Amino acid sequence: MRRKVTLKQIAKELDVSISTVSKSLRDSPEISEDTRLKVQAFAKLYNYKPNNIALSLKNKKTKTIGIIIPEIVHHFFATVISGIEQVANECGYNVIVCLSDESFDKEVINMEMLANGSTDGFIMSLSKETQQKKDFHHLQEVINQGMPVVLFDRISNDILCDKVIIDDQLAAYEATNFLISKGLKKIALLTTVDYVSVGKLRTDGYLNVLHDHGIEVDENLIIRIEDTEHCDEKINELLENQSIDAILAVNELFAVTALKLAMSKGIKIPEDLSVVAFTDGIISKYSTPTITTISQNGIKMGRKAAEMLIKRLELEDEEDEHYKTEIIETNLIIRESTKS
Amino acid sequence: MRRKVTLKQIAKELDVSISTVSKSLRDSPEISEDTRLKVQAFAKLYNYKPNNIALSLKNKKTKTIGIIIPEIVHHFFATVISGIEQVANECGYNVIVCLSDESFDKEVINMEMLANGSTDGFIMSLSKETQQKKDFHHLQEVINQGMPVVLFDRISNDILCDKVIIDDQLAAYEATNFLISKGLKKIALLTTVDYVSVGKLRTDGYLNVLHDHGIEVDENLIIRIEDTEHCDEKINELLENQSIDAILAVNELFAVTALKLAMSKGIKIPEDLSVVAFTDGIISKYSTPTITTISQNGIKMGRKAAEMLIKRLELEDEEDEHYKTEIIETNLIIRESTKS
DNA sequence: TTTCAACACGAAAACGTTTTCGAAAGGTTT
DNA sequence: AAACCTTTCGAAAACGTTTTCGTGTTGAAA
Repeated sequence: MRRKVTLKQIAKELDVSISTVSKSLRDSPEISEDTRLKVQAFAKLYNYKPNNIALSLKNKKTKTIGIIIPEIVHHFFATVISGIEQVANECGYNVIVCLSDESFDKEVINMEMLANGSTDGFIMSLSKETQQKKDFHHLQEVINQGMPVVLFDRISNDILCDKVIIDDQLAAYEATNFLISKGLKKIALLTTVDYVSVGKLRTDGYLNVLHDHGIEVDENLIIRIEDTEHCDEKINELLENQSIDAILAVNELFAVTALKLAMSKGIKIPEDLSVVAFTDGIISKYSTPTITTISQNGIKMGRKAAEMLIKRLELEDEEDEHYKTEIIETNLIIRESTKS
Repeated sequence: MRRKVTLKQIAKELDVSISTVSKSLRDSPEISEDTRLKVQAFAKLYNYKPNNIALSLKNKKTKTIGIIIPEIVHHFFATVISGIEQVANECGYNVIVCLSDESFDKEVINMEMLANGSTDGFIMSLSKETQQKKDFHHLQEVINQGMPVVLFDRISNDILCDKVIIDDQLAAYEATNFLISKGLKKIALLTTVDYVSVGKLRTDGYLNVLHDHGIEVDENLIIRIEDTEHCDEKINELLENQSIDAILAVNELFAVTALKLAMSKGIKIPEDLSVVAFTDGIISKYSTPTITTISQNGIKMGRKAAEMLIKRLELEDEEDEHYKTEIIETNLIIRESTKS
């Protein structure tokens, strides 16, 4: 077993000082070509690579980005990580991933853990519990210490920092509008409880478009689902008790569940019922029938978030303080679950 | 903006030495209760937390695990990460994730990057290109330096280290056997090219069970799919030209594609055609009909891999050198795509 | 009064870098 | 021969910890 070689060892071996070795390897003109070449050859032979930890300590920069998300087993979040990793890689950064499991406490612990020197900045999406509690002291703390933070998707207006989102409200508006344009009137909404920021916004978009078309809002058609557990039950209830033309779901899971339940009742898709879902993930693409979705380009969100963070990191202490919120455009991807 | 406070600053502020501060915070008996309490109060007030980088440098331990996988936008890999993260978290470790994008070069670069002090060990699954080239010098290098490595799923026998896999061959055997037990004879296999280790093993299991039942192997029924691009095309060819009773697919994607193509041709599932797939992911659960799968418990694999790595890390230099290969059991999850 | 132990604390090294500054050696100019 | 410049290198500080060892003070025992 050959342990990693350090400057000190090279110096000792060649009988020169550590400074000479360091300078030689960085091609300093201070060093004569003789010794420079000698050191470089030796270093190459022993495959010397500077120790990242020592560099981090010296430069006070780790070149790593901390990512904190609620879940990784979620296609959307996985795509965002993928996007972040792409630009991080291009810029010589590493990413260190922590999962909050939708828990406030885990989010805080992870953040404090990483904030103690492990990362230069954060990219994160808030856990449900954090959004519910509206307690952002851990974020504020980190921001106060001068570490940049970029929030995406699940954000809060109470936190001053860069953000990347889609225009949830507009997307919901347009998707619902699409359904209305097909002559559908009784449109149900499958959404989450209101404290989830995106759920709330999507609900607002839905309400607005109904209002703009003079369609009366029927509260019975708005199903707020707290946990995935009671998803089936609540949707079943809707299908049994209400006659509806279409469904707008705030995620794929609700959509595919509704779709399967409807089909099992003999309801024809899209003839009797149209379905549109947020998040263009795996399920929509491979379900039968395939589902019309609002694409939420995770890769692009991730890339954008990483770009914003790195830009701020390399800006040094310019202290722009001028935080931006980037909106990633969405597209309606029309598939088999809606009438053409 | 209040930057992070250090021992030195506290020392200066309280007019004591750095050592005194450090010892006070670690409750050393060397320090009088007076100063100890004073220092602790001050530290708490200024929310002092030791700097991880400095600790890493001193202890020569980073308490982070490097994960290198081909892709993250793959449900299976996402679940493995999730499993790793669980035990890592329990043991006070962080995980730093790098993606190889199935590229040998990226795998090497990422590995060298992380090996220079950033992590204490690695958990990884080989990229396709690496498996094809059979070039493992980067892994060997790291192992020689004394960093533990745990391979999962896509492994190689040429590398001596801990491993976590499922018994791909046995699982394929049993799944095919299940199909045969339902009276099905003409069973097609949708697999990958042979250099992907798991593809090869699953193919072997398929071949063995046919042999054991005295069923002649028809090479026309074995479809080796290189890239997802020509997936449709090749499967279509199979369905057009051969009459088959069942399909065993080495992943969900092949299975759902076959399923959809078959249905579009009026073939009834499972009456006319049964389908079984490896990897119990999202697609199988939500496709219509739902797909019978061989569960490949990613969480459990991740947890096991992390446990093995951490055990070796904490073992210090015991140098067991006795590498283990853990087999995670699989289950056949019977759903609608196979006759009952 | 001397000696010794206990107590409380500080100096310094170590981890592996980079960088600033100083200095020795050699050569060149007056 | 004196003064000065250039070349080439090394010592040391710095990043933030922890830990070993040394040291000064105090009080008690001899």
